[in-house]
Amino acid sequence: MPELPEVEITVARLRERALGRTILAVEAPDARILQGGSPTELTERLVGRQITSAGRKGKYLWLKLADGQSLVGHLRMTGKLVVREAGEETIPYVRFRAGLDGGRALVFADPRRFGRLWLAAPGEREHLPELARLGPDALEEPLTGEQWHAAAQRTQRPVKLLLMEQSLTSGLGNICAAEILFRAGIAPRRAAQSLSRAEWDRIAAIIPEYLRWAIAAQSHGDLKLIGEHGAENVFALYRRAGQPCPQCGTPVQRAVIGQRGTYFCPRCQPEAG
DNA sequence: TAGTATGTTGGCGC
DNA sequence: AGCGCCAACATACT
Repeated sequence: MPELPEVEITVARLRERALGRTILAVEAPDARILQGGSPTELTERLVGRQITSAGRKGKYLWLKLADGQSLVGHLRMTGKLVVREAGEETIPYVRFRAGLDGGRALVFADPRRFGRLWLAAPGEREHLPELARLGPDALEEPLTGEQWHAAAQRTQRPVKLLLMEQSLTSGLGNICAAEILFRAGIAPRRAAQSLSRAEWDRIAAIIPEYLRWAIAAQSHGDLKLIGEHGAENVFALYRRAGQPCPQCGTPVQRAVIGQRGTYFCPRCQPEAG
């Protein structure tokens, strides 16, 4: 699931539950998940370290340790990084687990195993290639309409794919892009080049607004990824093909753009600008 | 039942 | 360089 809003919620929960805790033991049942060295070496680097802060850029997140190392993660499609307390319900598909003091455990669970963890040496986090190639965070350092407009002149791609380009701005995924374009009244398939400066100004203003809304809308209770059993769909259009558009009642349509399911309202988001 | 869809990203080939 | 496609993997749905 996890796009910027869900990663932000994950980081907030980690701040509440992991800060000040010390790693007592490491179990990495799936060696593919934790990258950057042998399991033995990585375990030695983690054990005994206190967790001092948590952060995020785009869809990447990290826990900083007292010695300056960072445990960096990406949840990809189905990953979760959570702290479980003694007695709490266990999670399935645990790929990495670090026992903490106070009976807690830092757990990385991921059915599809696309998610990754890296252990970065002090001062090296920003230089991980994965983080180094990210553009500014879509919530913390949003692009201006002028910057979007300029970037759009350099591509032939649909506007939706430009929004999802992590090297331009980081954090927007398939759902965010579609929901933002719905709020902006712009068809996802339109060529990015064809948007006016005024339309980009609208998109630039809507992006942080939408992200703040999505964070708030999913901040209650246990974070459930869309599609997961028991997850509620808070989104306006996502996975609502055939249902009435919340603004005009026209049936929501589904199309495939960039090999991804894309939902839009044909009336609120006309193809011709 | 087999085929298709599912949030992401990186690599490959044109 | 830019862009499209596909793999990585597990599960649910039609």
